[in-house]
Amino acid sequence: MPKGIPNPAAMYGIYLRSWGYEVSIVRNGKRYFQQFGRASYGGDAQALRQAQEWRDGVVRSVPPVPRRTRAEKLRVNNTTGVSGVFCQVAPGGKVRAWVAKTYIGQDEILRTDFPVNTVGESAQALAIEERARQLERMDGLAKLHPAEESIRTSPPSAPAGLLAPKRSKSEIRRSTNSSGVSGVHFKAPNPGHPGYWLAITYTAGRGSVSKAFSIKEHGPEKAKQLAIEERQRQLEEKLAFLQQDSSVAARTPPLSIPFLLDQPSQASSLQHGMTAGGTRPPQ
DNA sequence: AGGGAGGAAACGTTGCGATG
DNA sequence: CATCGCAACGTTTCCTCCCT
Repeated sequence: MPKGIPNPAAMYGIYLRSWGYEVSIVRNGKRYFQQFGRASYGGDAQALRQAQEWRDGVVRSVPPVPRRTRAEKLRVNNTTGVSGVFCQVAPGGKVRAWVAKTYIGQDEILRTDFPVNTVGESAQALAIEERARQLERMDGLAKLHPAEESIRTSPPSAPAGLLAPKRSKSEIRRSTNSSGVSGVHFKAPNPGHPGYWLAITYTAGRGSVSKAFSIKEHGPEKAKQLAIEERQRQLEEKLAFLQQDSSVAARTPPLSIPFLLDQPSQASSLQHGMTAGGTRPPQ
C-alpha cells in the first residue's frame, strides 16, 4: 500500500507486519496504537480480528474533531487574529477590503467582501461577524478516512468472549524452538555427553522452575516425552499461582481497552504525541 | 466577485532501530 | 523473535493570499 492511499475499510488503521498486525490511529495529535502478533493471539485470523476490535473501539471512543473546531483554529500564517478573516491590501499598503471566507465543501465556498470605501471603518468587524455566520453553516466532523464514519456509527460487533485472550509469552512457541513445545529444550553440556531434555517455565515474581530428563537414563524419545509432560505440569502450576495471585488483578477487566480508562499512566503507554508539523520537511 | 495557487496542519501509512 | 517506539513521507483538507 503506497503512502497516503487509504487502506481498504476493513484494514483502516491496521498495518500488516511480518509477525502480525499493528493498529495506529491518530486523533487530535495523539497516536493510539497497539500491536497484535500472530504468535500472541493464536493465528493470523485471531490477531487480525483482535486488531479490528481494538481499532473499532478507538474509532468509537475518540471521534474526529468537529470541522468547525478545526476551521476556528488559528493558523500560524493568520495575520488578522480571526481565522477565515483577512484583508485585501492595495499596492500602496492601504487596506482595500476585509473578507470573510469559509470552505463549506468542495462545491461550496462562502465568501463576503466588505470594501472599506463602501462600509467604512466597520469593515473588519462586519467581516468577523460574517465569518461567525459562515461557521454556523459548517457542521459535521472532520473527514479522515472513507471507513471512519461507518465504523464509528456501527454498533459494536461480537462480544469479547468470542475472541481468544492474549497468550502469555510462555505459551508462545518461537520459530527457533527445536522441540515443537515451548519451554522444552534439548541440551548437551559437552560433545561426549548424550544430552538431556529440559522443561523450564518462568513465572513473574516467582522465578523459574525446571527439570531435566537424561537421555542416558530414559532414552531420547522417553526423555523428551517426560520433559513435555513436565512442562505441561509446570504451566498448570503457573496458572494456579497466577489465579491465586490475581485476586487483585481480577478486579480490573482483562484485555480491557486502556484508552477507555481515564488513567494517564495507562494511556501514556499506548499514546504518544505526534510531532505534527515539526517533522515535516518544507514543501 | 470569482478563482486559483501556495502552503500549513492533520493524519494515514511505512520503515527501522531499540529493547527485552 | 516479538514488541515497542519514533521518525518521516504522501495525501487531503482548507485557510490565506493574490491576481484578474
